[in-house]
Amino acid sequence: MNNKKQPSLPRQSSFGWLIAVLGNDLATSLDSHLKGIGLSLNLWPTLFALWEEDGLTQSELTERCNTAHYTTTRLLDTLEKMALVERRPHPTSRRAHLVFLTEQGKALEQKATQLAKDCNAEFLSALPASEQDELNKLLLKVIAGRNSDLISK
Amino acid sequence: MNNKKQPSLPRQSSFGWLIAVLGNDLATSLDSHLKGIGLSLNLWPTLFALWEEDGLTQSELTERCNTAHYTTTRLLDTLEKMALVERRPHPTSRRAHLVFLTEQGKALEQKATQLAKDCNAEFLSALPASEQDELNKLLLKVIAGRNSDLISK
DNA sequence: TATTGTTATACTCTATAACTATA
DNA sequence: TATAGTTATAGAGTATAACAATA
Repeated sequence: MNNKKQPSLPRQSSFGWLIAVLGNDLATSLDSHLKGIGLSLNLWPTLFALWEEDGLTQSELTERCNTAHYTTTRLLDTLEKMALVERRPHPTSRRAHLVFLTEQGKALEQKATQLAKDCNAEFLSALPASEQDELNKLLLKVIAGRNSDLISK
Repeated sequence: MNNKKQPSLPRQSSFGWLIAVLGNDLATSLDSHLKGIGLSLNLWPTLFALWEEDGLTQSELTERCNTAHYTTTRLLDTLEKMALVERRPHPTSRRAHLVFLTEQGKALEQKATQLAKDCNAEFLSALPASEQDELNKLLLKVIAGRNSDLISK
């Protein structure tokens, strides 16, 4: 009665499908790990970017996190309430702020990134070290190629 | 004034970060391609599964698509309104339905999967064919390892 | 007139749980 | 009592656009 056939594009051989399944699985996993230290996945990109460099304006942060400007506003409100971040006046512009991590926000980096590393390691554990490196390298190459595409347009 | 430093986990070397960036980018791209044929990304997993095999119950479909049962109900309502899918009575159970593609739904497969293939190819174009294969193989291995992890727990 | 950031509002998505009808 | 499926409803997340302050 039902119709099982050779599909013209099997899901398991579709790059996009594999990335989507994996991304979803990784996000769920990291989110539940982050709950353990009072964080959640939606705060993650912002914190991650600030651990790399703080003292940014909201616009710079928005760009690095690939979020919308109004999202950044609200994420920072949340992070300020949690005392992980503070907005300080911009030295030369009175309409811009600079966003800094508080001591508490800085102190969280070790614990939080360790969670992310564990999470990554867990997912990659099916691969030997050499293949893990290879996979990261290939992914970076795809992303880099994608960005240069955008520039050339 | 601002603080740029060596982070304990640079984003570009984090597997999860790479997958998330790529997944987001792929999803946006495929979604905009799908709009061109009247579809959208949220309908995609269901259709994709049905092109592989139709005549499934909603429960089976829910499982294969990794969605919630109430989501499946509404997606199928939408797909029925679009005349791509139909619910037929189950031969032995009066509470279950079997979900079938209509002729129109079947006819869409070629065009739709071609879009997905193009989209995948565009993203993978930075890699030579041998590396594309390698990448798919590694991703499959990670996903397979992940699933066997779940089983062993 | 453009930019930085905030807010109001509407819309979509998702989650919880109650419900019907079966089995 | 459990299962298949639907629906109501609440909450979160996202998008549009209007707004104030500043450049």
